[in-house]
Amino acid sequence: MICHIEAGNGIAIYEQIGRQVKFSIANGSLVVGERVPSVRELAIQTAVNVNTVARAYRELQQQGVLNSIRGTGLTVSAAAPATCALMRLDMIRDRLRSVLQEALRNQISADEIRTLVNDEWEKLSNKADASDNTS
Amino acid sequence: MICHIEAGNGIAIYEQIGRQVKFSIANGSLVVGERVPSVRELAIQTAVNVNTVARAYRELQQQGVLNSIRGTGLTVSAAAPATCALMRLDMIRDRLRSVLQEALRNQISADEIRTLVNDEWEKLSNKADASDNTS
Amino acid sequence: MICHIEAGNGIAIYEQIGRQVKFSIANGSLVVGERVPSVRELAIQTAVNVNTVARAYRELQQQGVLNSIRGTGLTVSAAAPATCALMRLDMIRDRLRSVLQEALRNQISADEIRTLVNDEWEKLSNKADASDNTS
Amino acid sequence: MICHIEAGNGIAIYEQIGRQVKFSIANGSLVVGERVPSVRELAIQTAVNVNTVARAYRELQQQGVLNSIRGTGLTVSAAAPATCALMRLDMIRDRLRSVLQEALRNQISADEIRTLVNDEWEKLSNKADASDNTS
DNA sequence: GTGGTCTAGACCACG
DNA sequence: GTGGTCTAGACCACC
Repeated sequence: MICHIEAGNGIAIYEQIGRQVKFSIANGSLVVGERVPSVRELAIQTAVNVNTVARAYRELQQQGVLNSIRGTGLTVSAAAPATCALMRLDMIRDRLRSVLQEALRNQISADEIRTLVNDEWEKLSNKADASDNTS
Repeated sequence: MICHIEAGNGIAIYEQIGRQVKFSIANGSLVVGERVPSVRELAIQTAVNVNTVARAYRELQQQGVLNSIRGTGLTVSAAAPATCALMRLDMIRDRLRSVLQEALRNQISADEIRTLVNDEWEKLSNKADASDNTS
Repeated sequence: MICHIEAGNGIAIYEQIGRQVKFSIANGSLVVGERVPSVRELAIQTAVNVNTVARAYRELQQQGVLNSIRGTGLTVSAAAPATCALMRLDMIRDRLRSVLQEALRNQISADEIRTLVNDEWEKLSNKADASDNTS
Repeated sequence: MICHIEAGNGIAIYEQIGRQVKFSIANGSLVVGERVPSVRELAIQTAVNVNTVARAYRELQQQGVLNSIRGTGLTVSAAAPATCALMRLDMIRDRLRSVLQEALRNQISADEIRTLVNDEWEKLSNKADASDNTS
């Protein structure tokens, strides 16, 4: 599982981690029973403090997404894929709604929004492709 | 000028106020030389603390958007419309990009995004119309 | 009496006015029994609010520098020249000390200070001469 | 870093703090990457409210003098020494000019100013030495 | 522990 | 009435 952290986007870091775990489960990149990266491993990979990763995992456990197995670490629970699949679009929808709301309130037109979305989506897709090729 | 505050969207209140002032200037709802609402007035209207509004205004001043006349109030600077017009779409674009980035990274398809945007935009537009008619 | 106001130098406007009245008395530009400019007159000349000038005059009266004569206005008291002469250098000295204190605390050398004083004094003198010739 | 607050000198406390941080960087008492005292620490040391210190630090950040690392503290930015070195004399010069301007306008002679400067500088130096020896 | 944000309430200078 | 500053105390996210 690869985890990207974006500072200063208004979402707490521990929540960003939790969201990406859920997305990975919904995508099938993490399957039932599979171990998630250890706290330390993920902390190093994301350059985030260990406590912050630990907090993310703790909340995922409380939500029933991860199971703790002594001596083995944390694994994806049996119920997780179903619940994460349901959340997949909702997580994006909520953030999107907040942005659209601001746009609508401030006289941004539907056309302007659609143009923005298409332009940005294309830019990001190209960037992602480029970095795929590089790696 | 009407100012909407949305709690828990990850944007600090003082910044939400700042953004809306800039949008209003870009839209022409606030024109050069016009006074913005007094800190106390806006604090009451938005149910926010006076100091928070004052901080928003102070930063707008530092950015050259507002001019302060002691004992008289704050007015829109001559340079503000131009700078705010440039910022108008950028402010939305930045937030949008962050959401799209998360979507793209997590295997949301272009179609799914477009559907989300269209659905949410329509819902919000209808809600806005409804509340217009009600009032 | 000519009165200069410098905004944002940390001295309240009403006090700047008071100081300049005292300097003028110390210099002999205002003599015992002479009328000072009316509140309105000075307010216009300095582009300051009438209340602010009124406050300056009120404090000068309380300090015994000005006398109020019904129907005539405010005049320089008999005691004023003596007290103002004593204050003349002290008023400058106090401000100067504060600046020098900051300089000394922050490792500015005596030479640097002397150079600054000489340079600035010369610049200001030249500017004053220039504007004298122009007028 | 030692920080002195002088009440009633017309400079806002948060700005006095900001100036002294810049002086310390210019002097080399604070070096690139070094942490400045925490807001709470400096608040106690200067007997000033935490928010006031926080405001000083926030403005230094906006000016690019300090970098913020969440949960870790504030550090001197790489660009700071150069900019602060340039500001060093200017900060004093601006205050000095204001005093000299008042002096010149009110017929204080060049000799009187020089005497004042020398006398006050000497007094302050002696006082500083005395308190050095005492401590 | 760190900084960042927000609230509540006060005083000041100015109009 | 206006904005500007300061205090006191709280909660949050992060290390």
